[in-house]
Formats: sequence, C-alpha cells, structure tokens
Amino acid sequence: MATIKDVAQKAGVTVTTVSRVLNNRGYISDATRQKVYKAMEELDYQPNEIARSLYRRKSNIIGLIIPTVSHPFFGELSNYIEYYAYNYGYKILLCNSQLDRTKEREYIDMLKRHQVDGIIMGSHTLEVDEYINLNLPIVTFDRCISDNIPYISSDNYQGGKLATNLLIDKGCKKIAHICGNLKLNLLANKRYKAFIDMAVDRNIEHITVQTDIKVFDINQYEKLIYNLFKDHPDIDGIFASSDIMAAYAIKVCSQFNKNIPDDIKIVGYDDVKIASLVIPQITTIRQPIEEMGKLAIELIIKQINDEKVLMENIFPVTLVERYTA
Amino acid sequence: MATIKDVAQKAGVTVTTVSRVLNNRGYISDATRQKVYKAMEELDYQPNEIARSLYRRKSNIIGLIIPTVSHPFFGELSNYIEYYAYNYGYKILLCNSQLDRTKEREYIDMLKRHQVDGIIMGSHTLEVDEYINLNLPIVTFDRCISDNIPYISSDNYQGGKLATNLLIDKGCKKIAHICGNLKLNLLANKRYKAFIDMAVDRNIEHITVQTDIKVFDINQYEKLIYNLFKDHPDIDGIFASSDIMAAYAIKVCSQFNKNIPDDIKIVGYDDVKIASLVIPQITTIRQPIEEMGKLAIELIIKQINDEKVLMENIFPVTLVERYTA
DNA sequence: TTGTATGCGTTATCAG
DNA sequence: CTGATAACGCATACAA
Repeated sequence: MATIKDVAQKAGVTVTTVSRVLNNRGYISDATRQKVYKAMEELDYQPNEIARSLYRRKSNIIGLIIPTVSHPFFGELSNYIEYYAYNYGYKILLCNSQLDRTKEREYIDMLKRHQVDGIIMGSHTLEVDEYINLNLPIVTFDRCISDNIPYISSDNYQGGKLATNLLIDKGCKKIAHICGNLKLNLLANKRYKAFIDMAVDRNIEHITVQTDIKVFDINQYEKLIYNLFKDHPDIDGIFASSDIMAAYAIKVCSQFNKNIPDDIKIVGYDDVKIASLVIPQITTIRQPIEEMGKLAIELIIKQINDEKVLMENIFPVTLVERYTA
Repeated sequence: MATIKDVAQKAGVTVTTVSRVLNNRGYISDATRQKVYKAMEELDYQPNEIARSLYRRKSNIIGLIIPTVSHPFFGELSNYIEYYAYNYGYKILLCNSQLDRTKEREYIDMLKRHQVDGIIMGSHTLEVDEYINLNLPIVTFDRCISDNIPYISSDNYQGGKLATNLLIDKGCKKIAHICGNLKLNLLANKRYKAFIDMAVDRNIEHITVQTDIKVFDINQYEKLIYNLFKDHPDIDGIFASSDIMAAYAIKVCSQFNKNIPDDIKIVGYDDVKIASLVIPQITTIRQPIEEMGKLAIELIIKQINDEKVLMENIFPVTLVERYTA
C-alpha cells in the first residue's frame, strides 16, 4: 500500500503538501495540486484511516452490541443502523453477545481498546454500574440504565395494552403472555405490566410464561409454548412479545389442532418482515424499526459532537391487524 | 483515556517497561511488574489498538460485505462469521451493500482505507477485475472470481438436482424455478442449470422466473410469484432458490387457494430457521451455514498468515423433507 | 504557496 | 533488568 510519503516523492513535493491537497486545507497552486492528484492516481493511493484515527483521536467507528444478528428483529435493526451510520460517515463494528455476560463485557472492553466513538447497546446482561463508567457516548435499546444515558424504545406499555385489549375485545376468556425473562430489567417488561393491568382490570383469566435468561435464543420457544398449551388447554388468546414467538405459537397451535383465529387468537410484537410473510399472517404491534435505528445513530453522533440529546426516546406503536387476531 | 505514558509515570518507569509487561517481552523484575500492573489497574488502562494497528500494520479487523443482514440467510451467516472471527481474535466491520454497485465499490475502498486484514464478499455486483486488483486476502461466497481467490459455496448443482428430482418424483407435471437474476454470475445459477437439466432429461414441462438485479430485495418476490401463478395456473411444483422465496410462494398459494402439497409442491433452499418455523414447514435443500461461516474466517486468516488455501470450497447439501413437498 | 518539525500511542532496536 | 529513541502514516503549528 502506497503511503503519503510515496505520493510526495512521486509528485516531487513534501508530505505536508500532499496532506494539504488531501484535506483541502490552506493554499496550494493548481499546478502542484494536479501533480499530487496524478501521483495519487498512479499509486492508487488511499489514505490510511488508522493513522488518521490515531492523530485525530477519533475512529469514526461505532460499536454495535446485540444479542444476535440472526434474530430477525436485530437483523432488520442492524441493517438500518449500519445504513444510517454509513450515511453519516461512520462504520459499524458488529458484536453478537449471544446474551452472554462474559462475552458482553469482553466486547465492551474490546470496543474501548479499538477507540470506537460510541456504543449502541441492544444487549443488556450486565449491572448498571458496568455501563455508567464507560465514559463513552452510548445509546441503549429498551433499557434505562441511568439518567444520563439516552435510551430508545417503543411505547411498550401502550403496545401491551393494545395487544391485550384486542384479545379481550375479540372475546378471549383466558389469555396468556409469552415474554422474555422478566429478571432482565428491560423496558419490554412494560408489555407484561400492561398485560396484567388490562387482564385484571377487565377481569380476565390470564397467565404468563417467560423464557430463560437467553431471551433471543429461539430454540427454547417451541417447548415453552408446547408446555403452556399442555398445561392450559383452554387458553384462547396469546400475546407474544415478539413475532418470532408468535410464529412458534402458530406452529404449536397446528400441533394441537387449534384453529386460528377461531379457537385461539394470537398477537405478536415488532412487525418484522416475516410477520406478514407467514401464513396465517400475524396480527402484531408494530415498532418503527427503521426510525429507531436511525435515531440510535443520530443520538450517538450528537453525543460525539457534544450536543444535547433527549434521554427518553419512546416511539409510538401501532396495531397491525392481520389474520391471527 | 489513560495512555501508556500515564501508566509509566504513575509506576515510575518508562513506557518501554510498561510496553514490556504488556506484551510479556524480555526480562522484567517481579517488583516493577507489580508496580506496573497496579498503575494499569488504578488508571483502568486499556492499550490503544489503533496505535498498535498502526505500528504492526495489522488491524485485526475483517470486512464483511453482504447484500443485507436483514435477509435471514445473511443474518445467520453473519452471526457465525462474527462468532468465529471473535474466537480467532478478529473483529467484523459490517457492510450492507443492498446490492448497489456504487455502494459496494465505496465499501471496498472504505475497508482498504481502514486497513482491514481481509474481506469476506457475499455481495457481487462488480466486474471481475475490480476484485482481483485489491491485493488483500479475500474469500467470496457463491462466486468464482479468479483462480487465486478462494470461494465458498454449497453444492449448487447437486442441490438443484435434489430439489427438481424430488418434485418430479412426487408427481409434478409442470414445474417452475424461482431464482435470483441469472445475469449475476453466481454459482447459485447452477441450481438453475440442474433444474433445466433434470426437467429436460425427464421430459417435464418447466418454466423459470428471475428476480431483478436486487436479488435479496424481498419486496419484489410476492408480485413475481403472483404473476407466475397467474400466467401459469397449472403449475404443480416449485423449486425456489431460497426459503424466503419459498415462503412467499406459500403465501401466494393461499391467495390462489392452492393446497400444499396436494395441488402444488414447493422446495426451498438454505434451511434457514424460518424454514422449519412457518406452517406448512418448508421442504428444503440445506446448506451448512455455520460451517460455511467458520470456513470463511479460517480461509481469510490462513491467507493473512501466508498459508496455502484451497480455492474451491464446496459444501455438500442435504435434502430436508418437511411438509411442502 | 510550500516546507520543517512535532506529536498521536504503541512497539522494537539498541545501549547501558 | 531498564531506558532513550526511532518508526508506523498522517495532520497541524509555525517558518520561510
């Protein structure tokens, strides 16, 4: 790889001059500018961003820590995050924590060593104090860590309310909520809260099942739901905390010969692509994934530029009625 | 952020010594070693990987260019790629080309500027010569670029053969193949080849529809398949070149009130998670995604270490019979 | 308009 | 066993 020195030599000038034309700083005669351009061309010169980063103390890299990009929600989110990052001149270092504590901690350290300019946290297995001492622009998804770390979420309570009320309005008498592990202190737990509130409020029999700590490990879903149906054959409504869970619920329904939506109704959450792809198409609570990804990048960049940011960023949700409820 | 200088100062030694304990090089007395450790601890020192990269001329970063991580196949693949990269001490810079020529080119340049140690190419919109001149360890998925760039693929011809023969064996009389754009010079085109060969060989009426150039843009699938069904209502077998396409085919079948597998049979490709999640569960050709991701990393690393690598890396496929055929 | 010298944080070479 | 010092590739302050 050619360096700035090679270019300088070839163009018969010093590195300073080359640097100048590279960054359009200060005055340079058109003649030398052309010479430099020519030399750069001939050598296929690309400035070394590592060296630039070192000098500027800024890498233009943002770390993204999520449970796993293979989960459709995070896959779609990551796609948008990377898209907008790139538009703003930033790059994304991808980290799949697999919701493993040790791995998440190692990733954070690794990102700091690599001098990332900020971290987007979609994985939350650590305690609050491990995050607040990071001393780095951060934005989290779905978790409120402290009052000076901005977070992004959908209006979980409202989403839970819409979903639960829909089930009840449609005549369900015994409803279940399938959700991630409530010990994880996530804002998604508000969906659970809303579920309970509505069910109690409207005096409907209800039950909740949680995943284990590895919330996004989809391999556990089927058994979880299977057992739910086995223990409670009379359930006639399900509010699943993700579309993937809802899809598994549909699958298990077919094993139990339960007819959707006649025997049992299902509402999902997220509105990922497959929600409208599977048959029956999933009635769900839509999160604006693209907007959320875009804002994550904007919040990181604002912090990098020392601009003020809103700490609480809650996006409205919408009920998308399809076939399952 | 504390630097090695700060540590040196605090420990009352020079940076040389600190660097030594950091890298376990040369002799150092246990006393000073402890002093240095203590200072590092107190300052929460993390070595600056940017500076290290500059000196070593090695970033330990691998660039990953794919169409989009939101597509389940690439989402799952990326998860494994990142997983194994991390195990080997490498990090992944994520690039979603969206199958845009300009973007792909820009990403390649960007990755070179950032001094990545290698590039994994899952997106192929450019001409051969744009790839062969980049002078960097590369491995591609599903495309043979030149005889000194290793590529990874599944046994596409065998996959196409298995799928097509299954349809015919099960009694289909008029079969269709839905695939990506054949102008893209991908190895996946061998599935098409096998489809044609088998159909001709066994004298079965057949037809093919292709996506446009943006092969992984799933928004076009539904209309494509809808039109296929409209133009050819008598199709009774479909070989889709991905499980996602297969899922869309299922969806459209329900719109046409076609019964699966009685009226029409469908075979997908990939065996991503959702193939066994949707109802009816998709009969498909399985690619070993994890192994392929793992090998991609290993091939890159071997090249980085100047070891010999196999150029052609074709994984066997297996027919997974489920419900749709 | 261009060049010289210095520093970004680290590692390696060579003395001591 | 430890310390100066140069170098990695680039960008800036200051001179000329």
